[in-house]
Amino acid sequence: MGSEVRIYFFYEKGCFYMIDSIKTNLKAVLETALRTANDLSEVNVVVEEPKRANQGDLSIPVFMIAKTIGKPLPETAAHLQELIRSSDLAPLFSSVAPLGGFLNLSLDKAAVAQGVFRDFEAALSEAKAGEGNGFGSLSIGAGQTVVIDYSSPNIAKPFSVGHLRSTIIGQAIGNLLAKCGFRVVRINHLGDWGTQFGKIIYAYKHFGDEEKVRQNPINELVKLYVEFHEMAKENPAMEDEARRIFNELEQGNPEYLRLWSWFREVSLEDYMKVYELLDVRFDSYNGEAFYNDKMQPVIDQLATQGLLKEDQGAMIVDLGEDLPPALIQKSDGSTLYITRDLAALFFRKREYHFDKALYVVGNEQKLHFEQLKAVVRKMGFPFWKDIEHVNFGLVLQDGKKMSTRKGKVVRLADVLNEAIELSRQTIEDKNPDLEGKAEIARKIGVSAVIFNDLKNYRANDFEFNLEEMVKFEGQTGPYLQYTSVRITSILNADDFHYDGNVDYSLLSQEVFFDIIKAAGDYGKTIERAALEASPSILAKYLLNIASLFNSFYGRERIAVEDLRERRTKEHLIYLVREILDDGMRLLGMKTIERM
RNA sequence: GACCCGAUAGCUCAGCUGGACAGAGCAGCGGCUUCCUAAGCCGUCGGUCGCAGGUUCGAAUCCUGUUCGGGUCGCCA
Repeated sequence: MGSEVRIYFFYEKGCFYMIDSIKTNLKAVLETALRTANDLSEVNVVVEEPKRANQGDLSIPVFMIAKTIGKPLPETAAHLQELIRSSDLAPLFSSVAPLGGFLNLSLDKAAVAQGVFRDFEAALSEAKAGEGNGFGSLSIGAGQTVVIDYSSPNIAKPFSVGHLRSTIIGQAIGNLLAKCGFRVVRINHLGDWGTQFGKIIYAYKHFGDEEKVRQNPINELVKLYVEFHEMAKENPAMEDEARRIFNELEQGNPEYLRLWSWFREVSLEDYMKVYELLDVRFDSYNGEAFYNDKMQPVIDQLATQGLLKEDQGAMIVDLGEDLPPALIQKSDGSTLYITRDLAALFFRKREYHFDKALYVVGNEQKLHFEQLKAVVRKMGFPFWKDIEHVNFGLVLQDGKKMSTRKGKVVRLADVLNEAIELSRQTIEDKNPDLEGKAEIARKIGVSAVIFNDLKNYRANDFEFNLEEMVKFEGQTGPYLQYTSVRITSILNADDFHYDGNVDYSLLSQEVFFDIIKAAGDYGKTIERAALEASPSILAKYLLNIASLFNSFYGRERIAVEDLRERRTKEHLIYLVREILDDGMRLLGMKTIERM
């Protein structure tokens, strides 16, 4: 087995898997050899990257292995050293030294640097040829389809910062999956059906004003919605009336249908403005109403399978001890969220033949998706396992969930505008002569908001804090853009063109090699971020590589006299910029050339 | 009441398939610009990893209990 491993195995992936490849191959080689030598069925070798500088580039905890194979530590360490020395991987290491219970390996930095640049050049030519998914694309998702449901705002409610999260997290995950070779179907499952329309129609008919709605549709509809809830507190009968209206809407009442259609249209127009600002696109805008005629077959099938039963006048599917029953049909015969989600799911399976169905929806709907999966499972469809709730934390205000019903929401458009305004002021302050200020301010502001959301693990709650959102120093979007812009500026000043003329031996110094190592992790980072549906993994990575560059830039002069050294440095920072720009694009941010 | 999620530096968070002295950013303090953009860099200060047990050679990481915060629990989505 070991002899089949080739030294330059890592180029096969062609997309920045350098460090990961070395680790996994080293692990495989050692495990195979140890198994054979000790006649064991299982030996686990851990290869990790130590945090301390004096501990080498990679290290292997030896005491663990010594215990497994039942030999003394020094003997085991010596054995491992010998195994590494005699393996095909040997040329990659400049030293292998035992220290404490660990075996510390130093990489041959020039060899690794060369490997990373080989990957980089492959990525560049791929991007140039317009192949794959651009720069450094992966193929782990080839032949597989993922449908991803995100944004999905509720019509006639404001586009809140809660929907912002779904929108930008979903967009980034879609980009990441596409990068990995998946066919991605982006679906905006508009909340354009449901009892809320009964409420709004009721409110509109009782105290609405056609002219006002025409003037300022979204705001007015929200006002009606909030007003309805305030009044309904005093007069609960209104809720019943709203449900009755929605039921009639489902039955096809023409007046209600006309109002519904109007509300839907004006709301959608408002959303489109936000999508444009965020540069978000969908493959489908089929909302809940689209499934209006597709629910009965689902209900029929549930009935045929004997899964549906009546309970207190409503139709439910019993999900056993662990989950509360799923309410499929209200006592008045009208449908519910889960009914429409089931219809949508089956439609998506038929239409797109997905291998994975993702739902980028808040934590608060965890139970809903557990129920959805459970119902599909009960119906006997094996693809219940392919349904995944990509949950995200609530947007809190003063530690509490925001509520539309009480009118406590922050409008996304306001947040974006505020961020854009702040970038404009900053530009005015730092670079007043900048050309195309307005456009650049927009790109900085919007990207700042996007990055602020994506940099933290999505499932954690998100305390809404506008000041925090538009901060431009430290771990922020502008920091990444600024880093990229700096590099561009340096390269332009010297009229740099990539020609692959790099002196790898110069890259062995610590300041260079930290960057090389980080670059060599890019592919693995994207893969992890995509498979874990965690854009924050990529976001943190980008912050790290940007910080490495800035640190490098603070210590080393790039425009040095020595041409060989200058070109090598320029190639290195060019590599950093391409990764930064590519990563930012994946997150849905905008890249810029100056700021 | 039941179930789910969270708790790491003053603040915002990484780290969580167990590994060598727990890391960033912000805030504070002290520096850096005759030279590639200071939206930056360097240094410094700062932590009983909520608490208590347990498993382990080794626990922020796994298990149990507990406290606090948030979410959810059939006719909203």
